[in-house]
Amino acid sequence: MKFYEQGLAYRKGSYVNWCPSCQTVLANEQVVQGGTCERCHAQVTKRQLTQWYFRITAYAERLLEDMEALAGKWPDRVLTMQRNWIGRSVGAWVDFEIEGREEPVRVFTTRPDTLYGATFMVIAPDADLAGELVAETCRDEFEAYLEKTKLATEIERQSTEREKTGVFLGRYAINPVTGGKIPIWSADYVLAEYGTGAIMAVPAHDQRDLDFARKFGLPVQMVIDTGEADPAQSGIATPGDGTYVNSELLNGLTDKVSGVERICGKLAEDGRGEAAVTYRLRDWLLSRQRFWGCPIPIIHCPVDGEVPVPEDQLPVELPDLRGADLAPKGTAPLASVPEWVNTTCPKCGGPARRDVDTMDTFVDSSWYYFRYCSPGLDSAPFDIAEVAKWMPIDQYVGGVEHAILHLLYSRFFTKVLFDLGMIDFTEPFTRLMNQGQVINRGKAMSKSLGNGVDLGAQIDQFGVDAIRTTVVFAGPPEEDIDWADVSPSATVRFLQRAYRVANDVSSPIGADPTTGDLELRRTVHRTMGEITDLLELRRFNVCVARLMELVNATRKAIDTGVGSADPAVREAAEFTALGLSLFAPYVAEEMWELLGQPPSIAEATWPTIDPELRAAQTVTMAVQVQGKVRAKIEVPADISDADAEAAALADEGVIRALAGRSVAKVIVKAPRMVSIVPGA
RNA sequence: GCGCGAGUGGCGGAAUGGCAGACGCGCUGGCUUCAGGUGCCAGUCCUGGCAACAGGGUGGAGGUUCAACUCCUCUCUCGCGCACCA
Repeated sequence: MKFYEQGLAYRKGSYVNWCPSCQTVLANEQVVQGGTCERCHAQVTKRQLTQWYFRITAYAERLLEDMEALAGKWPDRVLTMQRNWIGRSVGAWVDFEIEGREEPVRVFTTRPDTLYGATFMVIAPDADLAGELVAETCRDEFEAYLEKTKLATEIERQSTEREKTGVFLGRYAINPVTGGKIPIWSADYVLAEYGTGAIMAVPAHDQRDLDFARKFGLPVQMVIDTGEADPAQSGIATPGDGTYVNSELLNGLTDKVSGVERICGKLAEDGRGEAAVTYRLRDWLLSRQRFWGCPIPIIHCPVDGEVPVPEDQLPVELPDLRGADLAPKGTAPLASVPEWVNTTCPKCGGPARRDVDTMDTFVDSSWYYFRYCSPGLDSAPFDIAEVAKWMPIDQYVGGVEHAILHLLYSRFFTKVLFDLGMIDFTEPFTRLMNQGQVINRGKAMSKSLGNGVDLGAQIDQFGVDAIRTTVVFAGPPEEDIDWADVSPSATVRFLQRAYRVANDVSSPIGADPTTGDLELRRTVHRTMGEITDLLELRRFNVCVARLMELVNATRKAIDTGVGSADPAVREAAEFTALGLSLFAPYVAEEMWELLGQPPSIAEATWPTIDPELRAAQTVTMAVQVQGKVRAKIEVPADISDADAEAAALADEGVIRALAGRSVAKVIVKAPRMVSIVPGA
């Protein structure tokens, strides 16, 4: 309702995307890969329908600008996809007079400086303008062409390989700078949705226009001399910079910037155009012909037209249609429920009808996170104070498949709510990570594909801890994992090993760890320290690997001399349980109880790492001779460069590798590395 | 075509420019077991060698460096995104 009040929600008739399999319209963002449906991947077709839209285009510039604040915090890939989707281009509007018509036709061009070379005009066949302009003598041919265009699938239409097609509309426009008569054609290489659906064609300097001109024998006029062959002869357009020619006002200029500036100045002066910015982004088609969705809160009155449902009657709820067939059939299911549809006009009290379309699920997902801040609230969608406290979301996790859908829509919603003064921030998600997907039988698992692994069955078989740990251990969170590569049973074994370690501890609760085995304690503190760092870096798969090492080391200590009664073993088991609690909370809780620790591991604090124990006492120093490792020497961690060098040069293996040669240079990175460069 | 991302054992994957292959799977041999499984021990990049050890090795070709999976140039392959946007 707020969007409607702001003029950001409106209804219009247009050619829209239609999914024949889902039996509903789709937003442009929901048409993917060669014109297929995002949901079911059926070929999307076009239909002329009246639908509801959100005016997201009004926010194009801000959606673009505000991405600067997201740089480095969102994956570049997503930012690039949004930038391309918004598709800002700088150029000019140019108005062309039409012979025998009052109203001029406006086109958008990024190259107003080539206006003198505009030798014909092309209009998208499915743009209303084409139908308005076509001369009676050409109408039949045009109608046939339009039909063919509508039938062509997106994939055919988008193919660059495709030969140009088109029809002459029998009309002429006037080039506003040359005054010359130029023919108006219609061709499907011009898109109805972009700009005004009409272009000025400059064949000499645009390959697409040139291909079209050559096919249909239209004139080619070079207006920039780039030093390359004349496009009229070569068939290769020259879009680059050069010296303007055949362009009265521009002749002699050599740079595009001043060319564009001068033409735009001239157009503005004559009232025939102006500098302009356009966007590829289209308004968001939000209405759907489905039952399951929020009804659009508008009442259609024969007297008052569109009337908003009063705020105290919101939200409009769906009728109870239990038992009815709700499968989408191409028309709004709500239309067939007269007792729901028929209502009275809030304005005049006369009979009126509710809007029967529902909103796309992406409308809901664009602001669910605000609702999550105050889920129990009855009187409003969300509590402004609660949202102020919790939002924006610090770290969001979601798949790239939402790059130009959910993630763009949510940014739009947030900006609108900001403008309404309901929130005080303009971006919903401060940081974003794209997690990988789980692949099964060659495809990302999805409900609609039905190739999901039955998690319930997996959990019954292996336990929820094992499944969660298995997924985490399978690889970095950003990468896809193939379910065929994972091994829940191996994780079960690991968790059992960890559990047994806790079970074997026989030292009393509270035993002083400092009296325990020093070597084991060093391992424990070093490993836990590393895990702590890895968690910050979100390297969870490596964390699990380190926990495995910890369990192995503790097991070995118990079995070989240190013994289960050593307090260091207790410390190791407690640390392991704490580390494990992040991935396998139930097993960790059981371990915690076995270790006799107080109520719940969920309330325990992260272990304190002793920096002295963590710091290695001795390290294995590698010695390279001419880049090859020739010796590994155990040295104190605090060894001096001089001592390290001396130890390296005294090593038997190093002496052998030097084979009597002198030492030309020694690079010492104590205590890790000594590199020796032999001389002659 | 343009733009990203990724190429490391049989597999998933580890490695602030500093010991390539951590950890796990799988596999091989052994112990335990009536048996299977579990558990435990040993081995597992390639070549030569009983071994010590030597040589080679991170898609390919060059380069920078004492030292390159890591940085640079070119190239190949795969994946993803965009694709007649005027």
